[in-house]
Amino acid sequence: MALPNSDMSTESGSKYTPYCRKQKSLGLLCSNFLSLYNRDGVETIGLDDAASRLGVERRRIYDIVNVLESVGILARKAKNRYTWKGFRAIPKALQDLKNEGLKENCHGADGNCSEKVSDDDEDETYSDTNNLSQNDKSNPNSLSKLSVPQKSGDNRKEKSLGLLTQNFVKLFLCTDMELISLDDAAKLLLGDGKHTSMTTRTKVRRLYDIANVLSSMKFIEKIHHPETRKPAFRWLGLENGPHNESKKRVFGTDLTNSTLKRCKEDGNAKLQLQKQVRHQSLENEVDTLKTSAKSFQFGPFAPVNEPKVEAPGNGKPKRVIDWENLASTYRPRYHNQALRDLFSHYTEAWKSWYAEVAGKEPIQLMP
DNA sequence: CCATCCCGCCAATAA
DNA sequence: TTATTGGCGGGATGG
Repeated sequence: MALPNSDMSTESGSKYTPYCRKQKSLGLLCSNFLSLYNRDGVETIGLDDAASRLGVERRRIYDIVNVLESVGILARKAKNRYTWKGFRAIPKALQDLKNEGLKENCHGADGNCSEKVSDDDEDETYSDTNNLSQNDKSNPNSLSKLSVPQKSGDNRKEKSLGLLTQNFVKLFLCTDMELISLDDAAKLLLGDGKHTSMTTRTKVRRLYDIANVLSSMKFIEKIHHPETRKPAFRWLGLENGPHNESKKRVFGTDLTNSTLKRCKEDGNAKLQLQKQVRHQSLENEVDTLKTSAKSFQFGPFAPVNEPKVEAPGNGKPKRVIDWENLASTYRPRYHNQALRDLFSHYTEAWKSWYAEVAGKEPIQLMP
């Protein structure tokens, strides 16, 4: 069980990096993980193999795998083994999460929600924290709170990274909050327990982990609030990224699409939850991507850096990264030889990936 | 300073 | 029991 451990073998001295925390980030690890397994032929993934090939301890693999599974990319198959579902599984997974989230928080008031969700739903009966920090410039009076699936019983599972990830994603999919800070997310996703500063701290730590991997896949993006200096995350969804590959539209008839802005400003509308859900259906996102594939940007290979483009005037910052250049410049810095060898395949994978998504022929890179 | 978040101890769970 | 999983939070890092 002797873990590979960091090899500080001096090799041929050429900048033996003292340490550098960034090269050890979950985000980078996630990128490498995806690069490693998103190749055809990959059907199943062994955790030991992954840990070994990526040069990290087993523990880290669990983190990655749990959040990837939450988004449908992977599925647990057996002990030590996961099934690779691929990006094509994402749209449906997100749809499901969205539906689930919307259903969960309609407790209700009049009539019936005669529907008892498959297995989880809750009774959040607390008028808890409503002092969220300022979120985006939109109407401040339409704050929404997503119910926390939390259900009595299982205490361990409820705190799992996987569930947290799903709930975090639901916040974006089922809420009108456009910008969400991890602090807010933590408050909203707190379970039943009492809100201690420590419990929140811990929650936030997890959210940082999750945010990192979701960011590496370009599901979300970290930005600084326009006015406030507060960092927050914005949902990117399927706008960019390798997601979609062979649009399968398994959800032909969207049920949760528009015409859902019911619960209006009613004098006694107690459920001020989810005022206006985001209508942009996933299908639209996919379509958008499909038609603007030429400007496609990929995530997994993205180094943690960010062009840092300030929004000039209005509208989305739409940053563009010079992938060609990056591809020939960027190299992972893990102190692990195996990984280094492996990286030579990355550009290859990226090439085919790009070709697949863009539907064009692979572009030139690395002369 | 303080926002991030890596590391790995060690407790639940599964085999 | 041993082997897997994976909460959890101390405290290092980087801005």
